[in-house]
Amino acid sequence: MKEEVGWELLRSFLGVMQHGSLSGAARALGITQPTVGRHVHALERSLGLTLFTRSRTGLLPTEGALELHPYAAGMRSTAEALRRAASSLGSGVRGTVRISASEVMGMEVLPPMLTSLRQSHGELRIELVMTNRVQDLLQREADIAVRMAAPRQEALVARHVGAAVVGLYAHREYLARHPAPQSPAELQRHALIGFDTDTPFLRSARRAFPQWNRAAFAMRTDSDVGQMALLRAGCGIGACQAALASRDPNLIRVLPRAFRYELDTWVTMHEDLRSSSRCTVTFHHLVRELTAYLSVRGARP
Amino acid sequence: MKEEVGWELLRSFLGVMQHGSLSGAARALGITQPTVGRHVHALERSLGLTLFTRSRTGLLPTEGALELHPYAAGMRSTAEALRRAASSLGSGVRGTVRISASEVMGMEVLPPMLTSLRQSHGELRIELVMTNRVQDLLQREADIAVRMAAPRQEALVARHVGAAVVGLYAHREYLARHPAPQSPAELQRHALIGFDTDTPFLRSARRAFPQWNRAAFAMRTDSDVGQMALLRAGCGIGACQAALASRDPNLIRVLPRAFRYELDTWVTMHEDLRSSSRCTVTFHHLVRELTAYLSVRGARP
DNA sequence: CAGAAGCTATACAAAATTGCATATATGAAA
DNA sequence: TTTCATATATGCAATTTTGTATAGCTTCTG
Repeated sequence: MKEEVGWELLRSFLGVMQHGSLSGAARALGITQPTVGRHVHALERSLGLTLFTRSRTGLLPTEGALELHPYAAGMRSTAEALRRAASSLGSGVRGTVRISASEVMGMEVLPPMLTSLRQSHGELRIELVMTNRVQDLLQREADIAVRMAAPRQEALVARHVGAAVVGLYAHREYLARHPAPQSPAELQRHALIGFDTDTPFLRSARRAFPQWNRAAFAMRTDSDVGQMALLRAGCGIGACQAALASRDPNLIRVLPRAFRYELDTWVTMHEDLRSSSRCTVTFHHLVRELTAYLSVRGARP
Repeated sequence: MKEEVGWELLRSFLGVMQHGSLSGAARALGITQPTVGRHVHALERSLGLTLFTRSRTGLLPTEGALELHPYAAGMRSTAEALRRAASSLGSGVRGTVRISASEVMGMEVLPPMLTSLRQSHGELRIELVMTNRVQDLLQREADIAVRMAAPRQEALVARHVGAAVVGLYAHREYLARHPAPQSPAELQRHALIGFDTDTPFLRSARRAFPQWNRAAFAMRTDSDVGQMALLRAGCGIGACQAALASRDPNLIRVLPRAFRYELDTWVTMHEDLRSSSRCTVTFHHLVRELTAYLSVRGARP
């Protein structure tokens, strides 16, 4: 335990944590392997603990390293946010805005909206982080997030943009081979497309539709875009946003009355970013477009 | 706008923001003034913007510098939190815990509790941050906070430890000179001790007791400890926690029926710190002791 | 108005960090 | 088992960063 930890050392630490070896981290960071090694060594001496056990095949993080990792990662995301903020200074809408959204949203819904946004603001740069993990806006992992859950953190600006209607769908060709079920019970005889790991969302959905459980799924993937692809390929019956499915005439709604779920959707932003024109412009654009998108009566009744 | 911002440069930036000059920052950081100057210059070049306008008497932060300051400050508090976390690794309860509490709490209530905590855990170090500003646990400005408001952030472990009863008190000598008021209306003729600036807490308190407004206060200070001191010196009538006042036989409750306010009190901690023994031990100790403290029927009826 | 006390900026030497080249160890595959 | 690929560690030179000393500027004060 010495006087101060060098902040630069933490970048090397993060690199090693991420890549599992000094050499790999060095390649990623654009410095040399001896330097990374010395950084890790200096950090260990400065913190007074061992961060990695030198094993035969690379470096294995100790419990302490795992414990400290989130702190260092937080510093990195803040540094990147600072960089984004700096690039946007000055008048006008410019710089980079980082948007976090679920995979389906990011791949199917947002692209045209972002295209039109970029047409009005040519100097705007967009980073789209597609993950179903809820990113931490307070830790500045993203500037703006599109979420299917109400934000519970204060210090966030949040706008409700409507509810995404989710229904069951199947491809026309699948239904030609397997006649559409007429009751929930008949779903058992069908190939259901669903999730692999259990999530809070799934648990809540299952309360409403007990049939929609893991054991019933014939095909499982955690990627909702993967589910869309299976659906479009005629693999079976799966859940899909109605507004999305209505774009593809080959997707037919199944059991429209029995299965219907609404996902309240929110656009959220860190309060501090209100003074940033790039973020407010993007925020309001997304609010406007998503409101329009979600107000479409997706499934033909 | 170059490739990457050097993290170390940000420390110098923070120093200059805090001290207003290269020389002052250099003294505080333990490096030399030319180095700080070069750091700031490098940072400006790397971000592609001017951070300070070189004025006659030191450096004046630009709008951009003010905008970027919270990011850099966030990195610093995270770095300090990392340091605390590192110092506590290994088995046993050791390392530093940073506790945020209001001034009265920190000065009057917590000290004996922390003393007993340190007696059981000699290797534990305590940092007590006394401020009425609500510190941001998510930004790791503190590990544990004692608050008079329910936490609204998720990702926090929170425990309700009771309600602090607040009543009006006056010193025995003051009451000897000025007979105690028998009705709220009579308060007008007394020297009231109250707050200077308006806070959310004050606004909510005023809804219950309209007499308790800024214009009525003969003595104003934002420091609640200062209010206690004025109270003890017999300056007038002021609000005080009942449990606290009951320790001083010279403090007499005034209008016990008409004035009574309860402040729900919470101990909160960042979720991630659950795996840290120093934090959980401190957390539970505070919960236990504060629960006992707040369950004392403070004012003799 | 002179001079002291702040401050920043720069030249040059000292110290530190870094990269390069290389030695060495280990696991996987021929 | 040998060989290859990949890993970490270290000596040494090159580069970069830092500190020292100093010059120049502004403000405040007697």
